[in-house]
Amino acid sequence: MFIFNIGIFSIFAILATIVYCVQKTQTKNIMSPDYDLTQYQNPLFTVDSVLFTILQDSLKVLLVKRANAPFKGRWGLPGGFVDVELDDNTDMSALRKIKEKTSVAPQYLEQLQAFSGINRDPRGFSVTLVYYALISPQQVATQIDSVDDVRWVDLSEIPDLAVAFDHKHIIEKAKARLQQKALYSMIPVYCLPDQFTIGQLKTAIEAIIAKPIQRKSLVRRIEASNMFEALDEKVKSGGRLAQLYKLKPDVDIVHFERNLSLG
Amino acid sequence: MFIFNIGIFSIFAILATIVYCVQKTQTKNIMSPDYDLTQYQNPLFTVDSVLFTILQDSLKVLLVKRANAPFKGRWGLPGGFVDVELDDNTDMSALRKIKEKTSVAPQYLEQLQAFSGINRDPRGFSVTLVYYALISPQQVATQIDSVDDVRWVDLSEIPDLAVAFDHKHIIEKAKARLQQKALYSMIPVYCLPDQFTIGQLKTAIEAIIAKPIQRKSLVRRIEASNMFEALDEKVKSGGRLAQLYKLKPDVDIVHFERNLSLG
DNA sequence: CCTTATTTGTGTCTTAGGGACATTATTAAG
DNA sequence: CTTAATAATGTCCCTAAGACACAAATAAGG
Repeated sequence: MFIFNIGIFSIFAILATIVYCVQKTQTKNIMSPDYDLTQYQNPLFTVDSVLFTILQDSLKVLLVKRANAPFKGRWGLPGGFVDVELDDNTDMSALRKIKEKTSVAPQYLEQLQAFSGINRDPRGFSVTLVYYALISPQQVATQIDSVDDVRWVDLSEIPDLAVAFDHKHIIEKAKARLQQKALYSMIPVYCLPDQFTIGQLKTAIEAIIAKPIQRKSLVRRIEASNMFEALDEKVKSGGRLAQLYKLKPDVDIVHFERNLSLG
Repeated sequence: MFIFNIGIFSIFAILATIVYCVQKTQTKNIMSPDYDLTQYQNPLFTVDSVLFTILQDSLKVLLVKRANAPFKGRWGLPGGFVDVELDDNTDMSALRKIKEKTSVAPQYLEQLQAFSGINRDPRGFSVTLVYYALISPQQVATQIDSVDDVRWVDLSEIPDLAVAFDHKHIIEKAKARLQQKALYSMIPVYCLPDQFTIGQLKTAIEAIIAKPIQRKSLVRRIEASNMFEALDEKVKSGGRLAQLYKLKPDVDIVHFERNLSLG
């Protein structure tokens, strides 16, 4: 009876102890095959995106009303944590978050840069890897209009808006990169529907770089880049009918050797 | 006796169980002030750097022999985990790691991009934020020569070398970015000592972009950029004495509107 | 001291491609 | 048929890089 008691309870006790110890060492083993990773406090890591479009001839950015702390209720960039189950890499994390908010994939997606620091998140050292993306407004129109926690915000409104984290700064950086890139590439087409006129492209570029450009220069680049093909279709424009163009399938984005001038 | 037995062992058992449970819930509480962060497995996050220099008129990259698994013994980029105690942000992590290997700070440091994926590290989903940096070989010469786990590797050797992780791919990306930037800026000066000749700069640029350039074009850019000042000192060069230049203090790096041609 | 090889520094013409702007072509409205 | 509006194109200008010749300065060798 005594033996039995020792047996039954000690087994229980030992089992519990074993579970605890296994749990501990497992954690240690997973985290430290050779290093002791536990000494490093892995930073908070998120992926955010600055999604741009052209609406009413001006540049807009997609903001989302935050549902959770920190900065609950404020506007911020769409993004969040990586889901290791769903995302093969951070590109897919960015894409997944954008799809959650717009229900479609953007035509253009590129890494901007990481922003990090000890103070940018109240929870501690954090890193956010930021992407910027371009999409045509038509693709998302219905989706956006039906919800009130997602909004296209004009870039001129940003300075006066209360924005979560350092997202205001991030948006400025993304805008600067987009502006620079608009000077030597055709990426602004990704803000347009897949059939577009030269006039629309000119307007989009001017909205992005906030300077007028020469239509002739644009035409020359369309020729030289060989990225586009003219459709046998024209469209009304308030004057002479405008030629429709579209991107050739599977073209690479050409980088011109000269920038458009910033006057 | 029976009671006693129940008492002593069950207390033991219950204690162990309590310890285990407290451990579990504590972990949960720390991680979830508002979200449930535990549902997200935070990815492994590291910071690595591609440090370039010009040595024997050709472009070299600094590699470090890995002291730990994974890829123990292989050459890899200098880098590692963020130390939240020491680093205010990831720039400082990169700088700290470079200093550990070279004992000096590079003249130029810039974020390249993040590389991520489920397969790039055997330990699981990982993200590495990569910086690239330029330094003059004189600054590090003595330090490097005295150790055998740090080495300047010529870029032509990289394809045939066994390199840890996806670092080979990362080096190629960094090289491409450096080449691109050499076409429209003067960053190659950061591979030179702070006093240098036009001939040295020409050689450095040609080593980076792997194409000859026109000396005259370089002279024009030196004039136009207004970044440099001529010292009242000349130096031997195998022919006519060469004018020494240095960067003016606190200048911004000028971005030219046109690229040098790639022939 | 003179010649030659070598590298630096400069002058100048060519070339590529964007800027400016005039002119023509189309379309809708009145 | 006229007018306003936009599209499309032609032409000249301007800037900065490419190409290349040539002069200047230095070291080595005779």
